Amino acid sequence: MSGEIDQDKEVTDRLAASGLRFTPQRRHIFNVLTEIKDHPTAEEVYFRAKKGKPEMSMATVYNTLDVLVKAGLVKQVNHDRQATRFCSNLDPHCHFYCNDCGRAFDIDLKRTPRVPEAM
Amino acid sequence: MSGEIDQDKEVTDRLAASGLRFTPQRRHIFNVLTEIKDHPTAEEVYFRAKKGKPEMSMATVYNTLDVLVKAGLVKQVNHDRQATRFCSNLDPHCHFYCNDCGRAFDIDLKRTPRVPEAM
DNA sequence: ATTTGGATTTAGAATTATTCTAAATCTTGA
DNA sequence: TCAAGATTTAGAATAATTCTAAATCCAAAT
Repeated sequence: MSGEIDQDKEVTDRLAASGLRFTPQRRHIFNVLTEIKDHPTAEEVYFRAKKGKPEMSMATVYNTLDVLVKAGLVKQVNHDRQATRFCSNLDPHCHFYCNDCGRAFDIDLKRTPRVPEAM
Repeated sequence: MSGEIDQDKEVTDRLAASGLRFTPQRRHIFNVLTEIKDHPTAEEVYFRAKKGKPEMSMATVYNTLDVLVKAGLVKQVNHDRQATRFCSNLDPHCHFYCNDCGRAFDIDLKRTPRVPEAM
């Protein structure tokens, strides 16, 4: 819908401002990122991106993530030493890291219940 | 001074609670950590610790840092993907990362001037 | 004091995430 | 259509960290 087209143009312009192109690979990776709910690692992005574009290489994923982060279109989170995680939600928010499953999620501050006095 | 002896005993007890010993190597690494003003990487700790104890190995540094972090005696900071940094200042504080020199410093909130309106 | 089992230390190998490299390919403007 | 520069790719290289196995240390029980 028009919302998506607008965003696409915005990203294109944002990259063009730095002399960078919004290539099919970059577009694909950006789409993958905005579709994933939690914060994927570069490797997770790679596997997902490969489904749509089997020729996709790891180097392109790293390169693209770097480009998107530098353009301010994606945020990068370093929680532990395991692997850097990426996030396309640019609104201010907190992160929740699950020590069991290892994944990271956003916490919507508007919907987060207060910690009870007792704690 | 007695303050140091007390702290030493406290650390010893804290580790003992998990069946861990406050060995000479661990004591040495802990001292190195509390002496460094900024937040050192494991490698920086290693080089400093080697001065006092030349037989010190990297594995012992990593092991000890892990032990101290798990015991809550040291904090671990993951700012970028470069290298994890460690911090013996357990008071709540902010971090300042210098993109030029690559080092990380604490910011004392009580002494931090407000950013001027103009910014 | 001696023994003993577990904790610790060590050097070096292995692993993992990431970056680098160089060649091939694509795009865009002249 | 061409040239120049940007991009993509596979794989090599690097850097931080973890693992491994053998040697050593230590505290508690004998």
